[in-house]
Amino acid sequence: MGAERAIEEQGPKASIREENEKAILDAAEEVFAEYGYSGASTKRIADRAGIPKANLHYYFPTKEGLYRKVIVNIFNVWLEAANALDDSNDPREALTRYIHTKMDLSRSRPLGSKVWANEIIQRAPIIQDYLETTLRAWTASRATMIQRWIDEGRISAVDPRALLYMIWATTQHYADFAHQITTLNEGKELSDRQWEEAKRNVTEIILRGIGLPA
Amino acid sequence: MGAERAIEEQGPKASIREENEKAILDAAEEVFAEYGYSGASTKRIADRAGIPKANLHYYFPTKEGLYRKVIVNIFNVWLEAANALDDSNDPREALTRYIHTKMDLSRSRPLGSKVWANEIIQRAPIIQDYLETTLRAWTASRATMIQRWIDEGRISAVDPRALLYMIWATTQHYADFAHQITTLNEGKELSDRQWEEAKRNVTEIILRGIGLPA
DNA sequence: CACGAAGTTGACCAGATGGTCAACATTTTT
DNA sequence: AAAAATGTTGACCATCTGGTCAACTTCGTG
Repeated sequence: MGAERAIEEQGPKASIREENEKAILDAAEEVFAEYGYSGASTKRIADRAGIPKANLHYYFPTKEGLYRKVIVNIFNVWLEAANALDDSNDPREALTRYIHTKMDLSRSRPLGSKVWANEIIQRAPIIQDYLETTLRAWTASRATMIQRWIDEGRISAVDPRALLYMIWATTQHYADFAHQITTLNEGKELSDRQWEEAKRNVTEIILRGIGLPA
Repeated sequence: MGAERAIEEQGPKASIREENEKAILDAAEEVFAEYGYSGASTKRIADRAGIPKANLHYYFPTKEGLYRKVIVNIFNVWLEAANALDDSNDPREALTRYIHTKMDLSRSRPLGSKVWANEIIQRAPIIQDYLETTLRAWTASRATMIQRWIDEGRISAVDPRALLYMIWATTQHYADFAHQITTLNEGKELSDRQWEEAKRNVTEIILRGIGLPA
C-alpha cells in the first residue's frame, strides 16, 4: 500500500508545505532557545515565522510536537558531527577533529545547543527515549574505543566517560553560556580570532590533559 | 532613623517570617530548576512550600522578586566557594581546591546550578547587573592571578579565561546535565565512589592539561 | 487582657495561553 | 473548467497565570 511515493524532494520552488515548515522550525528553535519551553508561546513563534498562529497549528497541531521536532533535528546534527570521532584511529587526530567540530557547531548553531541544554536540565521530559536508546548506544561504543586507546597505552588512563563529558561540557559551554562569555568580554561577542584562540586552548588543554602534549 | 535594629538573627525558634521565607525560597529553587522561570507557577511553588498561593505573595509580592532572590543566593554561594582559589599561592593546590569545591557544590546544590544555567541561557534578563559588576570584577582579578602563574612559568601558557570557562563548564555539567549522566549510567545516579572518581578525573585532566602532571 | 501588628486565606480579576473551527482562498488534478 | 485537495485565517473557548483584596486569625507586648 502506498508504495508509489514520488520524488518530490527539494526543487527550485519547494512545496508550500516544506517552505512553511522550515520557516516555523527555524522560528521555533529561536524562540525555544530564548524563552525555554514554557516561556515560548505559539503566538510568538508564529509571529517570528511571519504567519498567523492558526496557520502554525495547521502544520504542527501541538506545541509539544513542534518542540520535539526541533530537538530531534539538533540531536541529528550532533550525531552526524560525532562521526568526526570515527574518521581516524589516531587519538590525537580523532579527538582534535571532534573537539573542533563541536566548537564550530557551538558557534554556528548555538540555539540548538541551548534548546538541548534546557531539555536536559528539565530532566528530558520529551526526548528521554532518545537518551536511552541512541545516545546510550553511541556513548557506549565511543567509550569502548577510548578505552582501547588507553589499553594500548596511547593516552593516559582516564575514565572515557569523564573525558567525553568534559568535551561536551566545554564545547557546549561556548554556546549555552555565550551570553556570560560575551559579558566577560567587555560586552562584545568573541571575534573570529578569539574564537580560534578558544578552540586552540580547549583542544590543547584536553589533549595534554590525557597525555598528548602538543 | 531606624538605627536600632535588634539582633533577631536565628534562635531555637526562628521567627515566623524567617521560617516561611526559607520554606518558600527552598521550594522556589526546586521549582525554578525543574520548570524554568516561565514554567514555574507561583501556585506550584506555594504548594511545594505547603502554603496557599496568597500567602506566598504576602512574603514575596512578585514572582520576579522571588526568582531574583533565589539567583542571588546561588551566586553568593558560588562567590564564597570561589575563595578556594585564593587560599594558596601554589597553582596546583589552589586549582585543585577550587575544582573540588565546585564539584562538591554541583553535587550538594545542583538545583542552584540549574537555575543559574537557565538564567544565563536566556541571556540573564534578571541578573545582568551582577554579571557586569561582581562577576566581571572577580573574573578579571583571577585571570590576572592565573596570568602571573604563566608569567612565572609555573603553568603552561593558556588563556586564563579559557581555563576558567573549562572549569566552570565541566564542574557545572555534573549538576546541570546530571539527568543525562544518570541516564548514561544505566539510569542510576552516580554513587559516592563514582563521584569521587569523577572529581579525580576532572582535576587530573585539567591540571595535566595546563602542565601540572600528577 | 487588651490592642495593634503580623500573618493567613478563599474568592476574585484581567490578561495570556494552547488549541479549535468554520468560512474562505489558492493550488493541483482530472 | 470543474472538482478535490491543500492552505489560510479571524473569531472563539476553556484553562491557567500572576497578582489583589478584604475578612479573618494569631502573635507580641504594655
